[in-house]
Amino acid sequence: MNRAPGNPPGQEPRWLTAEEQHVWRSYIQASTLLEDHLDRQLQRDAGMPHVYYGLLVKLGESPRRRLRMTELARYAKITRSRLSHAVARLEKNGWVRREDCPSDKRGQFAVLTDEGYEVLARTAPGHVDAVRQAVFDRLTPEQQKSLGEIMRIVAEGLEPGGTGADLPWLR
Amino acid sequence: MNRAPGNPPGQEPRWLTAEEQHVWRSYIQASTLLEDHLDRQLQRDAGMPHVYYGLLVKLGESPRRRLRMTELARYAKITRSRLSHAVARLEKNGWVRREDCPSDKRGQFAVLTDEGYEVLARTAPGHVDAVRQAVFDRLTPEQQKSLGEIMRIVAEGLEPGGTGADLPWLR
DNA sequence: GACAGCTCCTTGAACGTTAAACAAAACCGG
DNA sequence: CCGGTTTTGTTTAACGTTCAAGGAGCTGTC
Repeated sequence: MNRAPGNPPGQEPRWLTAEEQHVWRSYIQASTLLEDHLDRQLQRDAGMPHVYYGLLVKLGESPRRRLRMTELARYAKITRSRLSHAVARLEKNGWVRREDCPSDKRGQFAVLTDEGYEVLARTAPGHVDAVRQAVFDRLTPEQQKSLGEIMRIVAEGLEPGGTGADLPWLR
Repeated sequence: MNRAPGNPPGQEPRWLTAEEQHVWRSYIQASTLLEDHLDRQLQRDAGMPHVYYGLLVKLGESPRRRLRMTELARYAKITRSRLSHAVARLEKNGWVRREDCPSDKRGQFAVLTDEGYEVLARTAPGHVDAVRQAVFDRLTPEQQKSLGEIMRIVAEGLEPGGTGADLPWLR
């Protein structure tokens, strides 16, 4: 509730144009609907929200099906705190197990269990289908490519570690 | 945890190609980072999450600064339950007020208060700035246009009321 | 080798979201 | 106008997320 940053008092903000507003609205609506849709789909078929599913996928792709907590959090773009809670829940389900890191006594590995792997194997096809139906089946190859480029740019701009500005001398 | 739908047992699912996977990953990462970023920005500057802010915006744009609960929920793409909770909170802040609907005794209007309007006026420039910096300043006009089209298509496909498939005879 | 500062991860409390169940009013068909 | 159905909005409890704080181990410096 402080002053909005980036707008020195007395300066007219650069509002979005009508076109930009439409784009932004479409983005918000689509991303909201899509995330909701996938959350419901996975909650129903796999018993977990989309983010949790993504964690299992990431673990499944990793060597020895394990990843340090911080690394997993970084991949999934979530906070370590959130990951801690999430892994606690997945552990209760028997889908993930924690293991101590031998080389760093602070460290923990999250390890995908066999049971976790099976949930993944059983539910992945349905999830891929959902993604296909909601996104890829509706877009031309050009649009798919374009979407990838656009989202990569946006992600890079927000990556922790990036400054958020193309102005290195400001940091 | 039931069988995944859309994949009759014994049929090989249509996995995503490598390109599709990259696109999807970029999308997930960007949308996660972006929503987090905006949530934090608004939590800090306006004392509410992004969704709540969107509700105030929508009310502010509406005639007499009011909207029926169901209509507001529909615009914001959230459930009525979620809206009930949200409005309860915004009401506590004094930013929204409820009013009975004269023509339908079940109905409620959510009304943006003067105080709510002021929060909006004070914080909108900062929010627009954040959106610009994260998205529009990084994309070419062609990419912006493309993003709009793509997201419109995805949103339409998920719109409650749409079947989610181009196969009307399946419903 | 000790101190300072940093990284890793967890915790608890406050907050937001979801799902299911519900009451009240409106609607609709006979 | 009666009875069933739908619509509207809320409620409760379980669950997920965030934020701030903190404990424990690592690391670099003098």
